[in-house]
Amino acid sequence: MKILLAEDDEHLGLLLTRLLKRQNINVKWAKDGEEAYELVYKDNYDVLVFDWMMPKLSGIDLLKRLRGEKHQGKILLLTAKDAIQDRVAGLNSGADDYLVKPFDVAELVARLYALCRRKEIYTSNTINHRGYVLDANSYSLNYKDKSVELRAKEYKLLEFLMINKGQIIPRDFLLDRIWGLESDVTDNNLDVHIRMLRKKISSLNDEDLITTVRGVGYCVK
Amino acid sequence: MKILLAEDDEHLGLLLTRLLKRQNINVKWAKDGEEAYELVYKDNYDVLVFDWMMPKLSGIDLLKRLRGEKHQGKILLLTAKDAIQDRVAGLNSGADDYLVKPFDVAELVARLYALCRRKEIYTSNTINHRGYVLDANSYSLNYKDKSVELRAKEYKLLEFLMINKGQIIPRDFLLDRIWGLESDVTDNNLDVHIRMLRKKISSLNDEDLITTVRGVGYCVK
DNA sequence: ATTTATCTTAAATTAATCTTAAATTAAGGA
DNA sequence: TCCTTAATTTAAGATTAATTTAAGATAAAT
Repeated sequence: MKILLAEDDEHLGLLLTRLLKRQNINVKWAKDGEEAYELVYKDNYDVLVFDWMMPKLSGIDLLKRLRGEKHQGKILLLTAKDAIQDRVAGLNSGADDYLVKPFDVAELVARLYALCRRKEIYTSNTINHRGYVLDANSYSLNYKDKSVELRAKEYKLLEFLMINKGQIIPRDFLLDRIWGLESDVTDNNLDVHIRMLRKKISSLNDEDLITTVRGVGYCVK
Repeated sequence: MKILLAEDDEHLGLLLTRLLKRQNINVKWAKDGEEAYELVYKDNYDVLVFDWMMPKLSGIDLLKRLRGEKHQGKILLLTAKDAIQDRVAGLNSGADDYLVKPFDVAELVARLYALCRRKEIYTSNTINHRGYVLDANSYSLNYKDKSVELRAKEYKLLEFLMINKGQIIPRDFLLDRIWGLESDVTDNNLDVHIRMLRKKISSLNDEDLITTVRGVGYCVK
């Protein structure tokens, strides 16, 4: 296991680094919030451990910044504060766990392992094209700060077109692919779904991502 | 160390507050059971010390009420009663220790430290999301001061969704995960459990934490 | 063994999505 | 240009999926 520890207290930082190493936990130690922020994106950590009170950038502010940037990492807050409203503030800001100082190293280890165990099954799976991000996990199409949800058929259709971006896909090919070979739906169905997609796409960027090639099919340009 | 002392005897209360403060123990003194109950959730105490006999709400009833609410704090009962059945009753109701009046302050201090040091049987194992706290130890979902108990299947289901928060988990994936691959339960079973979860969640906060993505699955937003 | 709690199933209701048809618009060829 | 064909658009109807309720089955606890 590899963790990033943001802790300004020299003594505690050194001690934790040593004790955790003995438990086979690899610790990268940042001495303040700014340094921790630099390191977060440089490597992949199983858990991020932030002290609440730190110079430059406090643990809670670092937490908020990372969550604002959609960082999904597991974050554990260390705090001397014991007041329940602080705990709630931390958890509401997106912390996954917290530990009140002084704490037992064994407990910290237990919590680190507990956080690690929560493995997510889905790694983010997206198709990116000209600023559009088609997200397979949320069935949504995103552009800058806007987002639209797609329905099952719409998603399948757009996904297929985006995977084969630049290529003209014949209408009957799309019908086979999305509705199945032996399906006997009217081909007008395709038109209707293309229409819905265009409507949603233009709500993001006011442009037409899908080009129609008359007599042949459609294409994502 | 910070403790909450529930003691109706003015003289004893004042005395203990003073003597313990000298030992560096911070004492919050409640003059009856009702007052103590109000204070328990307002702050975090290392140990709760309750006198058995108190007006309004006795120490033993307060103890039972807190344990009924799944409160995990360390509780020490003070009593003039020496009868063995009272002692058993106290411990059976979930008290962690017991001290018979009159007692030596030094002994109280020793027991307080002992309770503090005592390792938690359960390391807190929770998933936190948007103010909700899913507790693996008590199979409960908590929000602010409210709490609901979840049944085994409900818990497994919500835990899986919360671990993968923000991601849409397909129905068949959930069925495999919660009921097992070779299980042949009706998939309507999933609907029923989702329904129960939603009912319980909305009793906490009147909102729907679980989003359905038609034709695909469910997602904790 | 009996009670209690939990899980599962079935059936009815509700809601979302898909499909169709028909009217409209645009493109290409005689 | 006009006619033919293909594509777009709209809205209503059909279909499928999800929700809800309640009752029956199973498992757990006393």
